[in-house]
Amino acid sequence: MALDDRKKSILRAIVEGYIQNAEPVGSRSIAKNTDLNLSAATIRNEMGDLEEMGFLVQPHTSAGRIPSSQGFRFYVDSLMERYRMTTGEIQQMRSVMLHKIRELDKIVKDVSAAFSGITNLPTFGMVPTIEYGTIKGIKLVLVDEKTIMVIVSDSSGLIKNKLLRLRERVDEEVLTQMTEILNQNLVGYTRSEINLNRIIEVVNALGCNPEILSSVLELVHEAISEIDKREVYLEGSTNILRFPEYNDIQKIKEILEFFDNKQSLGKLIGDLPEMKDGEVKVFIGDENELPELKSNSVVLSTYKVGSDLTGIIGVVGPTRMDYAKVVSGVGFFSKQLSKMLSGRLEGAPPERLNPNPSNKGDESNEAR
Amino acid sequence: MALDDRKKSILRAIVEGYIQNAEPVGSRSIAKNTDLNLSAATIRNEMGDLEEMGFLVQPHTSAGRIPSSQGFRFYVDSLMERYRMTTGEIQQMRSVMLHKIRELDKIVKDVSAAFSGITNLPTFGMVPTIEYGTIKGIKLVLVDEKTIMVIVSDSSGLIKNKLLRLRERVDEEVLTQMTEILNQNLVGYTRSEINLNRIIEVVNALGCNPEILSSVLELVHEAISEIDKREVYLEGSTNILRFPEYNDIQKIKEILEFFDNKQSLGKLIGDLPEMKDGEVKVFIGDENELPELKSNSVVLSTYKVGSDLTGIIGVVGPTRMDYAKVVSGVGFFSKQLSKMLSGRLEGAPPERLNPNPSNKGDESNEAR
DNA sequence: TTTAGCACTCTATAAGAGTGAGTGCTAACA
DNA sequence: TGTTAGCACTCACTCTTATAGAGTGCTAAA
Repeated sequence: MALDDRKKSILRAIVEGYIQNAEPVGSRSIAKNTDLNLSAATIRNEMGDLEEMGFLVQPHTSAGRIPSSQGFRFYVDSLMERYRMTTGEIQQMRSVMLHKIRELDKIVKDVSAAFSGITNLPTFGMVPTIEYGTIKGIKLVLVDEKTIMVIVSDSSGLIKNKLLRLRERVDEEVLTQMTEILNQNLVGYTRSEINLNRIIEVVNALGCNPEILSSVLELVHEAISEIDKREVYLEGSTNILRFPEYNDIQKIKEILEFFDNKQSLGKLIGDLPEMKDGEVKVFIGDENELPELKSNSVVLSTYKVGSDLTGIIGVVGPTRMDYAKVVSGVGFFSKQLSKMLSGRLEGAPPERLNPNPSNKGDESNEAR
Repeated sequence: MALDDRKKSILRAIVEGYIQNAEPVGSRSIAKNTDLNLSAATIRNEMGDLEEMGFLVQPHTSAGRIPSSQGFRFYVDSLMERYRMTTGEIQQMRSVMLHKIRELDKIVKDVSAAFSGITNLPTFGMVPTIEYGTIKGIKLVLVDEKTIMVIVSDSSGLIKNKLLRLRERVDEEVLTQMTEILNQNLVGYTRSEINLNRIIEVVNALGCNPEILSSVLELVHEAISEIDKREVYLEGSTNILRFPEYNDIQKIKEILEFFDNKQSLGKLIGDLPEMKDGEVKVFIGDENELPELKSNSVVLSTYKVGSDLTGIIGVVGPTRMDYAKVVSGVGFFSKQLSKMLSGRLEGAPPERLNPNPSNKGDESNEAR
């Protein structure tokens, strides 16, 4: 039995009704609130069919129906109308991103937070990593008489820095020398090639000031490993409490503890299949691998940094979420992020560098 | 009527019983579980007295007693035995701090997280600030062809850095020149003296490459303001869910939203009275100014960075918390932090710089 | 001053009755 | 053949009532 138009309309009505009220939808309310001009009895018959086909489930005999995962899936794939964001909403989202043209991880974190504020859903973001990026440069800067900053940049454009406080003063010359040594020995290697052993080798090979050098090398190693770490940000996790489906303390505990443990989110992201550019993926209820998410849905998309790297941004919410709106939102944000970040790293000018250009940019006589 | 020894013993028994079980304590259980050798009736009489004196309250006529804020206060001030941490616990806390000898804010954040893991309580930490620190130095580093890092250090030893990605390549010479200008114009001033106006002045005074310069100056300003911001970290907030007093969704929402909004925590900290070195302060229930904390307790202490700066670390929990243990823990951690951080900034050697010295330190022929 | 005894209070839990939303089925209708 | 009206039935939810149990306060005796 295929889904005829009437069944589709009824299914859509049920899904949307359930999304709105978080309560099982009965035949009568559909008869009333749609323009199908059918009696409740007819709709009941259709609902019976839809349930048999697996699109609906009934919590108990005398309740209305709620969509199954399959029902939501069909809705998302075939019934949902593309939500067109209002200019107001677009404005709001844009304004969030304008000021954030700094370190990559901060951007992702801030954008996640902002997005969470807009959708009222917990939002996660992940900074991209590549397996085989190579070290591009290492700088040692004397910040203070006894403080060194180690800055490592890699071929993908990511930059990490670490502070090192020493017991004794360091000579600027020693630093320059050390910088040279480091660059000679480490630049061009992939990050995975630079493990502690390799670094110890470098120490051994050179007799010079081993105390400082070994500390520095340790930091360099730390910075390199941090580039590799797939840092995951989760913002607005308490938003989940707004939903009536989380009216049970046990459930709240479970999901918040799940959120607290960011490794698990990393796992979610790690298992992701390939995605096309700009694609928005939806995982509904038990489609999720992780048991903690079986009664939630995840909507996510990727964004590009430069031409190779892909990061991820997405939201987690109850299966009953406003997919149309959320999918548009996630799509919009990932596209904006791509634009913002790829533009930057490839050299195209970001949309606006100064938050307040009329104050300063105008006075410049050289800037284009 | 003063508190005689017997009343004290009974009060202590009630407080400790309530701390353990989160349930009103009845006369019978005290008669049984203490070695007072008194009948329940006698204890009932005493409890009546204690209630009259304001140390106990009764949720309803046929329930046991629970300590009032005043009761807890008396317990904390006079009855509580100093908890001596086991060597195991000390080990555990120490080990947490060993690896963390990096940027100040990271240290505080990580230590808070670790402490929260140990106490199972939400833990907050605040990095110190001083009003009148002056700018000590500004460095501009060319990290990448088009990426500049701005590093600002201030007289208190705090360091902030920012990344700036440009559209065009920058010359190393230009940077050097710019660094000079910046240092000439900004070093020695207090942070509050350096507002955007002053910075714009600098731009105007110098014609050179205003686009980059203005971006850089903006970042410098941002970094300076960030030093000023009293950054508050809160870790392990979901620990609060472990307590049976949070068995009400409304309460959970309230406290988690309170935690989410870090400004409010900042307020808590801002209103703090002067504290002696190493002192641990306890705010019980309605002793707290903030309405959201009226049914919670806060235990906090200060730590020193260098000789002037004081930061704060503490925990939030239900009034019924194990004060003895928590007070020791907070005291221990704040002392350790002081040792670690003041040692560092004053030049005394940190306890251990390399996590694994046997591997490298031993091979050095110069290090002491 | 302490204790045993007892009536009393109040919560928490369970059981029972009533209500209402919603269904499934049947039979009549277009 | 598809649609609709009608009706009995189911089940969650709410409200009420009964019961058990923990703990108290008071009184009178030791």
